[in-house]
Amino acid sequence: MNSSEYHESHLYKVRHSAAHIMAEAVLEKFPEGKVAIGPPIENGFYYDFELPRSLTEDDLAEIEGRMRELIKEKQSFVREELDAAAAQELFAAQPYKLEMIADLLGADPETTFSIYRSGAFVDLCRGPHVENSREISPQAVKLMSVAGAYWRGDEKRPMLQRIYGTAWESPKELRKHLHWLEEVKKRDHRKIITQMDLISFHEEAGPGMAYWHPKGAMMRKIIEDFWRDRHIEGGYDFVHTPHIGKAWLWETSGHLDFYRESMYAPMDVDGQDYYLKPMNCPFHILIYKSSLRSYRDLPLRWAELGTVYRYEKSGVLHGLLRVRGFTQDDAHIFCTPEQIEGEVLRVLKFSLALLRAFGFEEIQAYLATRPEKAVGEPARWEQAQASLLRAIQAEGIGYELDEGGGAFYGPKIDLKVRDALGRYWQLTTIQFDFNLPERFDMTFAGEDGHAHRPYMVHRALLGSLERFFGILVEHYGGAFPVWLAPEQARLIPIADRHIEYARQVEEQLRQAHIRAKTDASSSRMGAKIRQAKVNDKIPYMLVVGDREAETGTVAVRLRSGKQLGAITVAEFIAHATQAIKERALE
RNA sequence: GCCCAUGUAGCUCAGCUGGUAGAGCACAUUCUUGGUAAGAAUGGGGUCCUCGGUUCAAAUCCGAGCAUGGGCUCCA
Repeated sequence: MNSSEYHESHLYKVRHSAAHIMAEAVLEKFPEGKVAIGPPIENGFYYDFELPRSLTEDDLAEIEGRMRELIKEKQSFVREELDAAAAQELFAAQPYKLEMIADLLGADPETTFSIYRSGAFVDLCRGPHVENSREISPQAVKLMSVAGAYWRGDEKRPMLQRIYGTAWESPKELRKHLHWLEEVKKRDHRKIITQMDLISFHEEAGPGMAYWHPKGAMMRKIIEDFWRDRHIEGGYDFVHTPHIGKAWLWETSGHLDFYRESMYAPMDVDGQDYYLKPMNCPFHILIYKSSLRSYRDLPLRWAELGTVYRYEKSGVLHGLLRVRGFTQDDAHIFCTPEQIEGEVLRVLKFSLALLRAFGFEEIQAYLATRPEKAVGEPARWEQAQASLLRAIQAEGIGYELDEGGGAFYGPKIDLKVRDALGRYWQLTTIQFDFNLPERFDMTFAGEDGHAHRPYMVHRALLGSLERFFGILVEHYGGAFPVWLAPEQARLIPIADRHIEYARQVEEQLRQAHIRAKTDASSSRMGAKIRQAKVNDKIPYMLVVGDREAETGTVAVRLRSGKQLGAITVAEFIAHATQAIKERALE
């Protein structure tokens, strides 16, 4: 269901009406409470309140119970229309409603206001709603959580209490949703990276900074190697740049004006302010400017796995998905106006291929165009936007247009991928920049011998390695495809006398570039298999006992429980090598 | 940064109204050498997040700080 279908659906009305019923129950409990807004959202609804005290879990349970009773009363939702004066009188005790009325009047002094009555509750509301509350299934509504939320999302305005609820057409659908939430919880990358010994965080050394353990670092190495190989094939060159730069650099780039609050405080080096880099672009530009560039040199495609630091507010850090230090898979493309169309298509194709290689098949594009306040010639914006759109259409991927949603310095395409649980994650961003080439006065010598301004495109395909890794973990639930798995095969000796043979096989596998380890613990075979499968999620379990040692074979078991039977070590190497090459899930 | 909640062993958690700590998993040792999802016994391991306060006595109550979580906000 897309967004406009959702807005017209019965479920949308059910959720919207459930929000009203909830407000009714809350006001019954707190008659002096003020109501703000309460819309349907993805999977449910919320309502914001100003209440005399903070709500507790117990309050939620009580409100939820009262909602069920109110629903069963078969309350009718009745729409009425009022003029401004009547509306202001009706909501005289509701300051947030009065503010909304005033705003609506500001937009159109002739506005009439619609209200909905249900039971003892009346709300300023555009609707639509269900006919009566029995259209809401009382057993398909559940209150989920309380959270703080600023009135109108503005941190200078009062903090309200928001109650989130979920509502469905039937109890069965509610159960399905709750089950899905369980699945989301099970795949939480924060849990899995700890359990699988991949990455840790250390509050005593600074929040939002990831520490990659040997197994996590192995995976990162595989991702980086793959990324570099692809970039070589894709016509990129690599650069490496420093982690800090003098204030001059960030003044010139404009970061100190526009981005300062996301930058770490400067450090004093010999009386000069040095800043930790939040972005790589200014450094790449300095390389560009290190010599005169001719149109014959362009396009230049310069890639760097560049580690940047951004000061994220303490409340927004979230596992690997929102950190303060991370490595962008960054690149900048500098080209002539004539080349731009070809370059945009090329980078989009390249990105799609890369994302698909990691197992993301469904990809959505978002094109954001020129906002009100923007730099750069309108003609350049037009050309850039047109080339972005043509590239999307040429690739035949679905897209949405965000008119006026671009950054002030250029239009962009973002790509979102759908994961195994149906969630969309933004990974790739391809952004034009009409600002930095001006600020740094970048030029190239054209055919006419004059200096021209190059086009500049920023692009990060995986986004950041940390965030991408977290998304990969959730997508696969830790059971990575063979090519990514930090340990691809585990040798499981049945008794201690088989350890020596297991180690021999392990060594053969290592020489064949298959990552293998022997479980030489004193556990029984069943426990070793359980460990390898459930905890370590290893693609291949190779059981070796007397029979295998005598015949030079391994008994292969997959994570799925499937048995490949006893095959020779050479046969296994051929099988695994093939699966690695194909990037099979196995 | 803001609101609310949480912070006890490497991990997951218990510890009622204050009387200086427990379980399971993991780890170590020993026994067991087992053919496809947990063999057994014994043992080691804790500044109960930090600082301050109340109290004869604080993991427990209060305050502040830090961190984590659910959100809000921000992401030129």
